Amino acid sequence: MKAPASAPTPGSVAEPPEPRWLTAEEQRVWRSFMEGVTLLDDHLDRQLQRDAGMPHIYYGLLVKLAEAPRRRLRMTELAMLAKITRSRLSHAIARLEKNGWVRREDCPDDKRGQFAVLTDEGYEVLRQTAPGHVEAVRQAVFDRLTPEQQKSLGEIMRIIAEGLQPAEAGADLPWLR
Amino acid sequence: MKAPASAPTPGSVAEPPEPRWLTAEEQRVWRSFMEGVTLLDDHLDRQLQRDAGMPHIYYGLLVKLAEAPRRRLRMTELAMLAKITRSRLSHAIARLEKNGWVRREDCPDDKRGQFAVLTDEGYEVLRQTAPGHVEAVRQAVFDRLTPEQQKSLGEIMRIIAEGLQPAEAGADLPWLR
DNA sequence: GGGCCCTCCTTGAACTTTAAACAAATGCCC
DNA sequence: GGGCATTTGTTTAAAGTTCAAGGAGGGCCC
Repeated sequence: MKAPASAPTPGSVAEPPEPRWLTAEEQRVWRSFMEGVTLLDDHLDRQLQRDAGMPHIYYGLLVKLAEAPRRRLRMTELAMLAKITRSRLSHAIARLEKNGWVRREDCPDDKRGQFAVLTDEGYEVLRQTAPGHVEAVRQAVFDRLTPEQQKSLGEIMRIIAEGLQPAEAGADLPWLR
Repeated sequence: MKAPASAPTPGSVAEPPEPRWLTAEEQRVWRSFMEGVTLLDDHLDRQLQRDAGMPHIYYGLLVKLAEAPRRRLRMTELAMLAKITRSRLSHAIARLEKNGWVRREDCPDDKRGQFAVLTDEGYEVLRQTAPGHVEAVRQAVFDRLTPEQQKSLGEIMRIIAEGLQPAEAGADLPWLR
């Protein structure tokens, strides 16, 4: 993988700077990261698909709703909390609604708005499947890491997440931070 | 389908053990992890979709092929390296083949086998887009972490990945480890 | 009030992923 | 060699995601 000579020679168009390639060690880190994430995500997706009949991200949506006051959230707020696009959320909620786990409600204050509301049935699914899911997460992650590593992982991922947070996201919604 | 009660308590059916819930701190770690991963994955997917016309995982496949001897790998080996199912790989290679970036070749030793081969055109795409991608990875991850954090991240993710590696995977293919 | 831009959310089409089923070739045991 | 399980890779359909477009309401300026 050879890059063009960087030579900012006189009389020539500006060359792109030499790429900052990853060192061998950085590549190893990056590779481990991608592999770990891929395997973990697949693993949890399969676990939840099997035990709860939905993918991991859908489960996360139910969790957010369960934690919210009156078990409901505006679509946009839920999308921001879950770090997904509104479009994706729309489709997801449509599916969860078909399952009877979530219901939509109009927002009285804003006729454009919609609430996603966790149904009793949805809550029940969560109650029954949460133990299995926590256990899966523990076995895959927490049981394998020292307390220092857990702390470190939290800090690292928080830094990465912050750097990618759409700049304005939550600027006026500080409680989402 | 109830398992025979092992009745730890007299006269009653066995109770499931109390779930090992995550502590508040563990929850914070886990949440940061999921958010970071979601944001990062979306970010890189968008970057590569924009600049290279393919999702992140497809790009990763081309990279693996570029690194392999004669720029080719058996489908199963590539699937294992990339940590994806053979089915998914089949679809992905079909798409990359349509782009002219990969070509299939029969395996002379095993008539069931197929090689995925990186074409010159595919190599060229990689050459042109690699700098932008490395830069994206650097900005999102490495530029934000101290050397200690980078090292730590590598160790942690390696541990997680190892724990999820399908038990037999690579047992007879030690070079995949 | 009228005009204009922005936000909220949905939609449909194209694409990707998953899960299950399958054909063909191989390896193994006898 | 004959059977039989396994491996290899693909295929189909259903499910999920992305992208671009769009309807409808709100906010604001004049």
